[in-house]
Amino acid sequence: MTDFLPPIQTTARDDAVLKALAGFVRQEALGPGGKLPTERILAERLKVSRNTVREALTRWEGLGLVERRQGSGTYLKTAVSPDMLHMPLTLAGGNDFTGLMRTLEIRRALEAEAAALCAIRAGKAEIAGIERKLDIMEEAFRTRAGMSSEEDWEFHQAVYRASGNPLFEQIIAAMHELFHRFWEHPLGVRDFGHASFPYHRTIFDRIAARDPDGARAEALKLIATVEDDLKRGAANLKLLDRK
Amino acid sequence: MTDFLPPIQTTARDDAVLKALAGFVRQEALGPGGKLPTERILAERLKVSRNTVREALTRWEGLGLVERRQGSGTYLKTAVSPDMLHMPLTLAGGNDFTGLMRTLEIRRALEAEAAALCAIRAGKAEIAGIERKLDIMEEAFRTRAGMSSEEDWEFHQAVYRASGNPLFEQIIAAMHELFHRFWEHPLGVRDFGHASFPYHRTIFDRIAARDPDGARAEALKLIATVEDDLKRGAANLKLLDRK
DNA sequence: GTGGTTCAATGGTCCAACCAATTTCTGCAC
DNA sequence: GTGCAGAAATTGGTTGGACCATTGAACCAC
Repeated sequence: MTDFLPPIQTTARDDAVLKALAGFVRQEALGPGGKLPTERILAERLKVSRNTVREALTRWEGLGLVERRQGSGTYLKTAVSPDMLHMPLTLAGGNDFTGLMRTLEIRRALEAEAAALCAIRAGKAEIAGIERKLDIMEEAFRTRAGMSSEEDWEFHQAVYRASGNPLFEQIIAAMHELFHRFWEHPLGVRDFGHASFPYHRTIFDRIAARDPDGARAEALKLIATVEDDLKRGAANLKLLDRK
Repeated sequence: MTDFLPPIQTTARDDAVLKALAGFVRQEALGPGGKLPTERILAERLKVSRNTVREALTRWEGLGLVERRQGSGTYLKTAVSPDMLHMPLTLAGGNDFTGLMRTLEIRRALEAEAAALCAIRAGKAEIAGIERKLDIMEEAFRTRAGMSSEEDWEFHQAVYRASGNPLFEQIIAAMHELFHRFWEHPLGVRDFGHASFPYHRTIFDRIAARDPDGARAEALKLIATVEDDLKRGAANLKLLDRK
């Protein structure tokens, strides 16, 4: 028998402030870029200290929801709603090889699932949109001798979106930021990412053919090539890193 | 050529405090559960206001790195290092049926991958630990007529940990919070979760047998049963929800 | 030992003031 | 009127000090 006794909480000022603020945002239909009331006004209206307001806003700022500009005001960076769910992820030592491999393992899991779902659920228009991104990417790949990371990313995003589940895009987008630093400094591997190129079209083909398992398989192959590149880069690096 | 010119920052008190604190943690070799210096002491030592210290700690608290206990002190919840990378995710609207199904799709992708990796990488001790959790859960299931959500969760956590990639646990733990609300109010489905019960042992068997594909397959079956339960619950709910 | 009581330590909140960056207003030159 | 420099107001950032609420340990009576 689990007589559930949730711990009572006599104090939750910060959360109360944030809840009120989320309500305000919805009430006023504020979107990204919208300006929040001043800290002083919030403090007065909510009958709390300005200090408490600041702690609450610091929370939102840390979550990337708002941006504070001294002398100007506090602005929304994203859409906020009262029923948001936060999952702050912390990657220890995210700069090294191990951290990258770990994010790749997550990406492998999500990418495969997203591709499969996409093959099931994508509408005709979405499939056409994905193919457009693919064409753009292939064109960029040809004309710029392999430098197509931006277009590459847009292709994948289109697939995530067509999966019908926005969580895929959100999670992978967060990790993409981390990865992006490496595309700039490809670890000494000159043709980083080249090997993955052909699989973009094979993934698309399986999606267009409504073949979930095929799409999943091709996605796995793509990630595998990236992992190989990464390992090669790590091997190169190890020759230099003698400290 | 990227001549790197980091923007000068006349004000970055909070970050400076956190950097100093991260250094302190490493210096003192503080692990999870470790106790940080008092806010007053930090303020004095770092020559900043206690308020500034609090804002910095609020950031870490929001990131889930520390826990503040009034009257007691501030404690580390996870390992922190100076080179951590944060990616806070906020998911909009996760409270309804659709949101739950979406988190389940993420969980399906990650659970399968984690089980497979676990079958490859888990050590003997870790496998023994998983089996212990499994035994506890099965015992709880028998004696409490199916109410074993807490033990169930611990089993899965053990699997995630043994996958060798802490990101799995972090991501799914965040989503678990959301799910937890439903275990309390099982949507009118009296035996919510019962169907998934036998698959816990089959997953473990495949892991112990070092069979990644088998483990993945069993994990997928488990998630499928949860999805079915959820759909049944939604169907029940739809009969009532006539507004 | 058990169960209260006291008391110091610690996080939580509040206030009032000032600093620093930004924006807005003002007034002068043209 | 226009344009622009400087003043003034606005706003987030920081400080110091005070007090409240909770915790935990020491202490005491029984």
